Amino acid sequence: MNTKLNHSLRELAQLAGVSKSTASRVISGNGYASPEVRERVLRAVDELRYKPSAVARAMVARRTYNIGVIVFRDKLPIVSHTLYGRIIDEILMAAEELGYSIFLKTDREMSLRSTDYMLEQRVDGLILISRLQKNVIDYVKNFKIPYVMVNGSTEDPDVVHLVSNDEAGGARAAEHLYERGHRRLFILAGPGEHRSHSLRLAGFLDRIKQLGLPVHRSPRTLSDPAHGITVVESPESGFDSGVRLMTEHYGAFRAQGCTAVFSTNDMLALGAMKVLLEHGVRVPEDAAVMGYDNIELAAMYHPPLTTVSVDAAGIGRDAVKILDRLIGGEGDVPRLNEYASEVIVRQSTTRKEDEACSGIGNT
Amino acid sequence: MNTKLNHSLRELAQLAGVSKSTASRVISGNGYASPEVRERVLRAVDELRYKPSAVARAMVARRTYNIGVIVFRDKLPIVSHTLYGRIIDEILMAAEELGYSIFLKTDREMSLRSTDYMLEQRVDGLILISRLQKNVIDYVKNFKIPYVMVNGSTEDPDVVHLVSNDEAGGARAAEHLYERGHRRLFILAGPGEHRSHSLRLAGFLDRIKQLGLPVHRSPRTLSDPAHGITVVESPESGFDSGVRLMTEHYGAFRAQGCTAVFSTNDMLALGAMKVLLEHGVRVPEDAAVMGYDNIELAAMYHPPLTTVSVDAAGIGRDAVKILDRLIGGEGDVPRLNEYASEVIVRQSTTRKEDEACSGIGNT
DNA sequence: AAGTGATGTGGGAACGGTCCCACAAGAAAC
DNA sequence: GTTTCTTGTGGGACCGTTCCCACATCACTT
Repeated sequence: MNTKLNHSLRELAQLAGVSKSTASRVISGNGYASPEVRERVLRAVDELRYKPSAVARAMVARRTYNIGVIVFRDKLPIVSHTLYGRIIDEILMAAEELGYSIFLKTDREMSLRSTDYMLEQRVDGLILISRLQKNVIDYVKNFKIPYVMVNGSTEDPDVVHLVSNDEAGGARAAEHLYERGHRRLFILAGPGEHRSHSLRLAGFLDRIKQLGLPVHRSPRTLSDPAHGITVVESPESGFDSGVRLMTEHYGAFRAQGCTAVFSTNDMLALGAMKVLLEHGVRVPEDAAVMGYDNIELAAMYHPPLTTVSVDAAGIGRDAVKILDRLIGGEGDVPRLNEYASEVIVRQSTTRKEDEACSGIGNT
Repeated sequence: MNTKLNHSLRELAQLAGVSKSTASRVISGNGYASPEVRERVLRAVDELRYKPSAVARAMVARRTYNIGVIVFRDKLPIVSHTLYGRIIDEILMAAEELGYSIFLKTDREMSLRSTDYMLEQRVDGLILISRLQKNVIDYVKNFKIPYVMVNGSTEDPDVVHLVSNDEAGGARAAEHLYERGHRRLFILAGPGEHRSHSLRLAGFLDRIKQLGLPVHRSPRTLSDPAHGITVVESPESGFDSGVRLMTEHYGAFRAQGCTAVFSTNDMLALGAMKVLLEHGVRVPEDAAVMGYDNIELAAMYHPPLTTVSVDAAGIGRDAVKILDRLIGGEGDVPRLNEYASEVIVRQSTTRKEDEACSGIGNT
């Protein structure tokens, strides 16, 4: 009658009639053990349903094979966020491959609570995602635990960063719209304090300028009917904000004869597109719309949204790989890891004359 | 010079000039300690940046305050899945409140690997999500570790289940479409081996029958022009499947004069709706579309999709709460926990004459 | 026959906490 | 002045592993 919950190595050894040293050797697989002894021990393992305690093992090995992932984000969704969720999915798979388990925490208050928790020697390393503020980084730095930062917004050159090349992506987006003949643009920019949003906008505007469309750049709203470039900055980055802002500026959009909307993320773009559709503006015939992130939703929308993809898979995978190297003691990992952005052309910027595509609203 | 990485309680006690028993009392906060001693110890904590080792603590306490979450799902996205992601978000927050940390694993091969991992006394309890097969449950049962199952598909009455009341939700959906006057229905059902899909379909068809529309139920495709009820079952449940199936059966849909589509999840419904829109069918004027899950996307689509909401928040929160009670030794937790489904009426089933709504395509 | 080496096994310290128990010191009671 | 009680502190076993080292055994050499 094995009513006892968990059996220790000592009990296992006793049942097998060997010392716990020997049992340990069989279980962990390093060290000598004669075939018959091995056999006896393994039989005892079966009988007791013995499972070695990872805790005790971690204690002596001073290694947990756990990685802590903390997502700093103030609003839901956090894990189910279309971009962070994808990164986490990849982190989980990469961790599995390298033998790590993932401790996941979200921190909505930017407090140090969850960080503290992780620092209690529960994990071998840390992956910090999103809105990282200096105080968190400084705090983590105090403890000699390896960590990498994903999509953070600090410029600290010591920190190992993994980011998408948002500036280049913004430039590509500008090229795409320019090539399609758009000259009067409406730009819906997400919160400027976020690294991605500001770089995407910067990259876009710089390229536009290079292409010969003079742009007056301004941190706030800039209306420049002469060149047809309107930048509206939003303090939020969700679908609802896109709806709100586009509704608010719909008049200006029409008045200035804009033919395209570019947004620094897909949610804003979709919100804007929805407003256009509801006003009877045909996309892409009357106006093109382009986003950024390549969220799942973008491909499913009607019409499908042209966007710039972010290599979430690469970022997630490498975050684990690089962290593993840091944990292993390698110090020469690259500090700045940028991931390419690629324009994904879909129907929302593709006029019929440009390409064959399934029809829309032939009523 | 504190170059040493982590300091132990012994070192801390030494610096403070007390025994480690005393230091432990100050740190953990139970037991006597005079103010001056407490002061000395706390000063030493600051100086050494002392952090107690959670591993050592777990060792002696035989309690980790960790909960393992395993999502059994064969395809990506897993964490970023619109429904499971939301549940995980809630689990994370509820766990935080109760002082637990979350170990997250995904298991795409339905293997016992990740389960094994968790069973190595790393966690106090287990939350098993999705496609659970009997072998996993049987395996976990062998070890006396508390666990709950979310949205699983086993019928084992011993297992603590948390599920949405899919049958009732399906019935509500049927009522909604019936009330709006739809009599010829096209039903796009997800894989029947999944608990949710089969129950939603069953609930829907039963209610339809009660409402006086005779239904010939069949596990495969059933075409019954007399009553206008067409059930198509899909082996997959994604957006693409919705597109594929609707494209395939578009002819039948028109021929039978169907006025509404009901799908057992939102992804299928959106796929179907996209096909209809591309064929120039106006939604909701020419045909209503209704899904299930209330994914984020549903509200954002154009037109917004009427759907049935699943109480992901309630399920996620209670999964942790119930597990906590099990961990605490309570045995009398309810075995079957059902969460209400609620119809969320949006534009995709709302004709203009029913309600005022923003215009569509007034070209 | 004694020495040498290979081979397999066991003893026990260590990891870093918790917590039971012993005990010292001073206060209160008689 | 001795006993009893209270209050604060220290000693040390213990949790379940790993791993170093000691040692027993036996075959093989010289």
